Amino acid sequence: MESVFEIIAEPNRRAILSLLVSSQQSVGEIERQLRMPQPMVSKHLRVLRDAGFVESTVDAQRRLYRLRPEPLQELDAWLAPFRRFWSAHVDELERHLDRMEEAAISKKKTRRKK
Amino acid sequence: MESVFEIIAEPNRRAILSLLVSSQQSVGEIERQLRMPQPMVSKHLRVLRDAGFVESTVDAQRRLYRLRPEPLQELDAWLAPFRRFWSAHVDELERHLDRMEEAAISKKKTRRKK
DNA sequence: CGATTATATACCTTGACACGTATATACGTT
DNA sequence: AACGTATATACGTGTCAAGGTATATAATCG
Repeated sequence: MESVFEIIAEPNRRAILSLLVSSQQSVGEIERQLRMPQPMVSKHLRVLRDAGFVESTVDAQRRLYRLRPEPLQELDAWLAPFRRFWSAHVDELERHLDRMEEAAISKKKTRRKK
Repeated sequence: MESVFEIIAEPNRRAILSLLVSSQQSVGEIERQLRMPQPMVSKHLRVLRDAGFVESTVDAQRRLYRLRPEPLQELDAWLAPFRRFWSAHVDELERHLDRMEEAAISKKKTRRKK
């Protein structure tokens, strides 16, 4: 498996992660909310744990799983250069729209500003 | 294939995307820089194109591929809730470290501030 | 201790996809 | 038209991981 990217390629794992954003959950709670067979939940949690996405603590027979930030931060870091790229694009689009706007203004002389 | 996540799960595809951040490239240029057999490059580009990650224009026999922002923005959007989560965590960590720092200060009374 | 609840693991099957090799298409040059 | 370069596609193969079912481990309660 290895990479962060392969881990989150699996939809059910993403669903689990999204569940855990709000608060920690037991296996059973995840099972019920996602309507997923228990062994599947456990297996995906195992993968997520091995990859450092989640950690667990024991509460009697239950295990409570919660998020760990690092792997998703890694993802975020990978995105950084692309973010720079597309913000340039957005700027360009905005300039384009501004020019459109200006053209519209100079046609019919009534318009809101900014 | 479908999802953005599955597309970027493949390391060679991520490599291609990273190459294209700086500027558009022909298939041959990608092939050389990544030392990857040409059919493989073409196939990955096909996948990337179908998923909207790249677009191409024709330049004689060459095809120039360049990035498109949307799919990666989608990824970025997915990350948003988690970002909120881990910034909370960082805050917590900082508070913790501040407390450590303060303790250290009150022990040996000489210390830089902030 | 036996029964019940909660979770983890083992084993099997199946399908998807990444890769390699071969070939097709397209454009350009002589 | 023949040839070379650039890129795309077709096909066969192997691997790997997701899902299902069954069973194991662990803790709680009677």
